[in-house]
Amino acid sequence: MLTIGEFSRLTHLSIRTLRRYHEGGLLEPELVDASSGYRYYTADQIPTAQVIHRLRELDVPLADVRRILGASEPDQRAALVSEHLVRLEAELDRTRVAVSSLRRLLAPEPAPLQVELRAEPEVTVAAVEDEVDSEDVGTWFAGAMAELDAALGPVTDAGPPGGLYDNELFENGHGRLLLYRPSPEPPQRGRVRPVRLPAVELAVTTHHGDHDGADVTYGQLGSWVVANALTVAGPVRERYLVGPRDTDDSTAWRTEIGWPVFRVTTDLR
Amino acid sequence: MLTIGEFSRLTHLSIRTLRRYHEGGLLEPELVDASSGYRYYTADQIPTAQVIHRLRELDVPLADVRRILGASEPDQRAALVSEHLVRLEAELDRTRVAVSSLRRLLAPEPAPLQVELRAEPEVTVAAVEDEVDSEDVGTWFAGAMAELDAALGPVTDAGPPGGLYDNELFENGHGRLLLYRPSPEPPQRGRVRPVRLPAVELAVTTHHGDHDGADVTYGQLGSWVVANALTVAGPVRERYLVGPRDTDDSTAWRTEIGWPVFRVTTDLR
DNA sequence: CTGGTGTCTCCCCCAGGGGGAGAGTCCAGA
DNA sequence: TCTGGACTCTCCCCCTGGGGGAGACACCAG
Repeated sequence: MLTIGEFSRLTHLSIRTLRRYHEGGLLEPELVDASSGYRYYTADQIPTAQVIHRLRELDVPLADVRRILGASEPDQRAALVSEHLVRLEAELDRTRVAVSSLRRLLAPEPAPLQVELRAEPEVTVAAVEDEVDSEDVGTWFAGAMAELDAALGPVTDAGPPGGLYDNELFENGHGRLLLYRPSPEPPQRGRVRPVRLPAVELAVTTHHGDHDGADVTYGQLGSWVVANALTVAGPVRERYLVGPRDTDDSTAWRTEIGWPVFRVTTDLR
Repeated sequence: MLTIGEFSRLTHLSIRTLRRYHEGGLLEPELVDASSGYRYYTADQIPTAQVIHRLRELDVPLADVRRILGASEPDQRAALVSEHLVRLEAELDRTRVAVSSLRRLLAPEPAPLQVELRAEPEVTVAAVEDEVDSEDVGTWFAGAMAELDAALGPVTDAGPPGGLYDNELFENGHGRLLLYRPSPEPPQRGRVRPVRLPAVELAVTTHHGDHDGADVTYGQLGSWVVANALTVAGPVRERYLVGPRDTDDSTAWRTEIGWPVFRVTTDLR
């Protein structure tokens, strides 16, 4: 007869674990002294303990270990073990996905388009803001831009105009839209008013050409961000570097598209 | 201001989980009503909640999520994320090993030697048993066999003789050794006595030739068993199918070697 | 004002252990 | 036979990241 300590040293299972296996009906001591409660094992139980140890090393749940030990037919045992194998392989796939996802987060894949991560500071601008249906965007845009120009004057070197597009605009076809022009001291005139744009981290790419083709660039940027960065809710930002106000040649137009992200890596190639 | 229920629907995080994140200091509500205890969130907190959600999907521990959110520099964040990546890859390796180990358990690799899994029933035999030093095995064996033959007569069709070798014999050079011959009614004479051999599951292979070369076969069988089955403590068994008693041609000798295992698969090719 | 729905805190549950307290037991040496 | 040290017992709390449910308030529209 072996005490629990001796049995523990022989099987490399901790005393605590042996007690738990006893409670769980996995490995009953050969004898339990009724008065002292001391557990006594026999050398015959070492093999069973070893089998349990091996199965636990393979992460087989205790309940399954119990059933495997209880199964009399090798076929039943094989079935239980292969059940566990299936679970383990599913787990393996899940972890593999997480690993590659993390890896892309740290070293994003080269995009088919040039993407840059940029920290946009808080800034106060002259802006027009409205709740708009997506089919009305074109006309609303022209009107808002005209009002901005009227309020600020046509020429400025404070920077190009820009816009903020609520996600609902794309999802529900209806949402908030904000058009702005940078201005050191934004006036309040008509619908134009000073607005503080919050600081934000953006994944930025530049769309070339007419704005009608922008949805393709949007799709590319969007799928890149979902795969390679931590997306964050918030309005998409556009900045009109070169537009119809600058030249009639639509192939020369340049629109920056900025997608809000949570920044993990410092920079992108 | 959003109630916890609204915020839960917006972020796809359960109310319970949001409360836990609050307790854990991961995501503090913008306002907690002092009298009612109600938590109130703002839309600004949705991005943070989304980042937490993504990181948790990637199994980043809550403590790390907290540190990632707290880190101001992208570099620090990247360091924390890559720490997690390392852990996950280690986990991946571990699981991979477990999977292939289980797979071998279910479909053992073809062995360089022929291995068969066999259930040996309990049997009572005529046996001589002793504690022996390994260098004395040869002489002890000859004497014991002579005594068995004297007790049972030289001819029998009850089956070939066999032996049980305690593991300590190989490990410490000293251990119990048992030599037997099957017998329907085992006599008691001199050192010969009836012994009940317990039932056991064995991985069995056959060694060809002189017993001096058996250690190689032992090694092969042993490593096969460790890799492809669940080893179990217990004496190794030999059975002398063809031996010096049958023929002088040592190349014709056949010794079965049986290694105790816990049986998972039904059979081996 | 009232009822339904939302939210609060508190406790228990899962797996598979680990840490530690306080009390009782075993056994060898004096 | 006693004593002291090593061993073992049970019981409770802790970790991971949630989920279930009870009972008591809070909120808001009719």
